[in-house]
Amino acid sequence: MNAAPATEATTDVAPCCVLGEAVDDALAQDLARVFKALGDPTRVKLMSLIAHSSEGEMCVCDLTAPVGLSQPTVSHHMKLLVEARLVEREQRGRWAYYRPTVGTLASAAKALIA
Amino acid sequence: MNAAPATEATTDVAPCCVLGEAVDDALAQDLARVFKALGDPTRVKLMSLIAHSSEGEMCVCDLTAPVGLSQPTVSHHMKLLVEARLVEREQRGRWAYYRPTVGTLASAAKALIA
DNA sequence: CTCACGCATCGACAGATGTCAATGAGTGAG
DNA sequence: CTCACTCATTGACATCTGTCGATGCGTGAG
Repeated sequence: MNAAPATEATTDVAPCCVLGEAVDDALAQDLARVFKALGDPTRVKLMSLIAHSSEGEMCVCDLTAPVGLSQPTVSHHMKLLVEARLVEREQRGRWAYYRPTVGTLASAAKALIA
Repeated sequence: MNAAPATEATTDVAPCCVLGEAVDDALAQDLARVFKALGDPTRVKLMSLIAHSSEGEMCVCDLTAPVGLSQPTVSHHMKLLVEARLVEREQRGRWAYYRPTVGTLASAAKALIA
């Protein structure tokens, strides 16, 4: 991306929302990271699969088949979703479980349109 | 994109929303197009500038300065936003006015999380 | 301890994306 | 008609992105 390490979103997407104010450069960068994470059909499907799963969480091993991609590729996509704060990762034993982070997408949308 | 002309989003982002159903390939593609359009800081700023403008609409000539890019580049970004149905274009005289399309972003977000 | 399992990281590659200068296409004023 | 103005399109280029196979790393079973 840029000079910054770009590990995770820095400011919390919608710091306050001064309605009527256009977003500044830093906020635009953070919002773009959230939307860009959903700017790929594969990640949209991954997000949807997790959000609509019965348990509310899924591991990588259950995600590769539905999207038809290799395990490294799925891991890569999940990393991007985590960095955008759209999902949270939790390691339990040998498995890594991902669950959606509620509010991130809604906050990002509000910051733009509200 | 793919074989399709890919001029505009085909299905209307949220055809019905069978809650509890993961999105299919076609819907994922459409949703991704909407989010990808906002996956660039420049387009986030453009969208924000228009949405927060006093008139509720802006022409290209008023957008180049705030984002600090050339006119062709801004036109290119606006085209992507139009194709994602995030803004509407209206030509009045020599000027092309853009206004946000209400609901598109909210519908896309709902289709994923709802 | 040793080994199989689940996942992340690395290196590589084709294809997509953002940007610009140059040019084309409508539109309204004179 | 002619010309200046506003915007879109084209062609070119560097960079970013999605994907894979190979490999590394931590965990739990035996």
